[in-house]
Amino acid sequence: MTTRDTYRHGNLRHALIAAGVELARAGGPDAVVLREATRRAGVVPNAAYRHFTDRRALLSAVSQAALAHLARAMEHTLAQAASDEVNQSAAQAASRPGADTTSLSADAAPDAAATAAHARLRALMRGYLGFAQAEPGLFRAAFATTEMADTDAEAATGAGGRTAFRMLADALDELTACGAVPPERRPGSEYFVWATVHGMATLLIDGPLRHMLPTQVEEAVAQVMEAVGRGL
Amino acid sequence: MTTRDTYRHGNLRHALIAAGVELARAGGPDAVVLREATRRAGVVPNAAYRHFTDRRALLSAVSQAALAHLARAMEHTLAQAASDEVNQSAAQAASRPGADTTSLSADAAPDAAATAAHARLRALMRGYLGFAQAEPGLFRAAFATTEMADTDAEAATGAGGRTAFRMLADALDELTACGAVPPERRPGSEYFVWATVHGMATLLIDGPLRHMLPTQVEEAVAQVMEAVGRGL
DNA sequence: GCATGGATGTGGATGCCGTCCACATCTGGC
DNA sequence: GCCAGATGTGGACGGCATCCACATCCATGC
Repeated sequence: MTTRDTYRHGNLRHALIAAGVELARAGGPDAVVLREATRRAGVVPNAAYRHFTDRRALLSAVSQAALAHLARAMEHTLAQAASDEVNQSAAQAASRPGADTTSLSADAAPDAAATAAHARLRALMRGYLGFAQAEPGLFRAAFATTEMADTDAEAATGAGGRTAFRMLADALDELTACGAVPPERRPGSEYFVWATVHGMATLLIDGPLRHMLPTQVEEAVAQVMEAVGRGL
Repeated sequence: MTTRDTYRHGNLRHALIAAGVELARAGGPDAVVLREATRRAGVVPNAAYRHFTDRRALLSAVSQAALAHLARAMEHTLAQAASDEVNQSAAQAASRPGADTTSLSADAAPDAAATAAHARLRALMRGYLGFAQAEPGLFRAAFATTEMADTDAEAATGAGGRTAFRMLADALDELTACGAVPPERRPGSEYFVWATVHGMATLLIDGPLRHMLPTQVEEAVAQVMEAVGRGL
C-alpha cells in the first residue's frame, strides 16, 4: 500500500512485529503466521529470515509486544485509581470543612496508606483481567512462548519501564511497607497474586466463565479479588 | 506393529486418541498432528476423517483424555491423604490409650472435620500441581481447546466419575458443611481456588518458577496453598 | 444364502506453511 | 568510486490439513 522506499534500517523488523501483533490480536498465537506477516509488510517470505531466525523468534517478539500492551493497560488502571483516590480524598476533605487538603494520608484514618495500597493492587488486578477480556488474542499470544520467563525482558514493559509482574510485586512491597501484609509473608506472595489473577483470566476467556453476563463476571472478579486480599 | 485385523467397531477412533495422547505427552497440543496419529495407527491420513471432522476435533478428544488423567491424579492424592489421615488418627488414638478408635471425628478436637476437609482440599491442589509438573505436555493439551468448558463433559472424569473441577467444588462443599468456610462465601469460591491452582501450575511449568529447585518449588507451593486457605 | 447400502479405509490432488539455497541489489565505509 | 556485507528476491522441498472419488467390508433384510 504505502510506498516503502526500502526497508533498510530495520524497519522491516518492526513492520513484521506490527503485522504479527495484528494477527495475534485477531486469532491468538497460532494466527501469527510468518508468511502472512511478510505479505502484509509487502515483502517476500524469506525476507523475514534476515530479522528472525525462526517463526518462533517472530512469535517471541510479538509476545513481548503483547506483554508491553498488558503492562500499559495496568498502568492505565493504576493511574485511574490514583486519580480516583485523590478525588475521593478531596471529597472527604470537602465534607469535613477545616481539614488540610494537602496532606492526604495524614488526615485520614490511621490505615489510609494501607487502603490506598490495597486499591492500587486491586487496580492492577483489574487492569490485568480487563486486558485479558478486551484483547484475548493478544493476551494468549503474550504467554504463548514456553520461554515466557522473559516476562522481565527489555521490550515487555509499559511506558513506566516496568513489566506487569514487576508492577504487582511493587504493589505488594507497598502493602508490606505500610503494614498491611506481614513481612514474613511477603517473599513469594507475588506468585500467589499472579497465579490467581492469571488463572482467573484464563477462566474468563477460555473457561466456564466465558459466556457469563458482564454483571456476573464483575461479581466473580470482585469475589476473587477479596479472597486474594484475605489470603495475603 | 500388532496386526490390526480391521478397525471396524470404532477401534480406530480409540487408536487415534491414544496416539494423540502420546503425541501430546511428548510435545503438548501443537504436537497432536493428525497425519502422525494416523501413521502410528497404521492407517492412511484420510481415515481419521471418518471419526473426527477436524484436527481440532481430534485435539478436543485428546484434551478430554488428558483431563481424565488429571482427574485420576487428583483422585490418587486424595485417596493417599485419606489413608494418611486414618493412620494419623490411629496413631493419635494409640498414644491416648482408652480412646475409641472407631469414631474418628468424634474423639478428636472439635474441628477435626474441618482440618480433614482442609487436608482433602490441599491434597487435591497437590494432585493438580503434581500432574502439571509430571506431565506438562498432557496438562497443556488438556486446556488447549478454546471450548474447554467441556471440563465437565462425559469423558473428562476419573475413575470416580467426577471431573477435576467437580472434585474441587465438592471439597469446598465439605469445608462449608463443617463450618470452615462461611456459607455466604461458598458460591463462586471454586473459581478462586481453581484460578489460583491453575495459574500456579502454568507458573511452574512455563513461568519463572520453571527452573526452581524442587525444595524451592515445594516451599512456594506450600505458601500458595496457605494463602488459598486464608482467602476462602 | 445372498444381494445391497451405509460405514469405513484408500489413493491422489490442492493449497498453505516453514524453511533452505543461490542470486540480485542496495548502501555505508574506504 | 569501489567493495563487502547487509538486505530483499526467486524458486524449490517436504510436511500438513483437507477435499473428492473410489474400493472394500459387514450387517441387514429378503
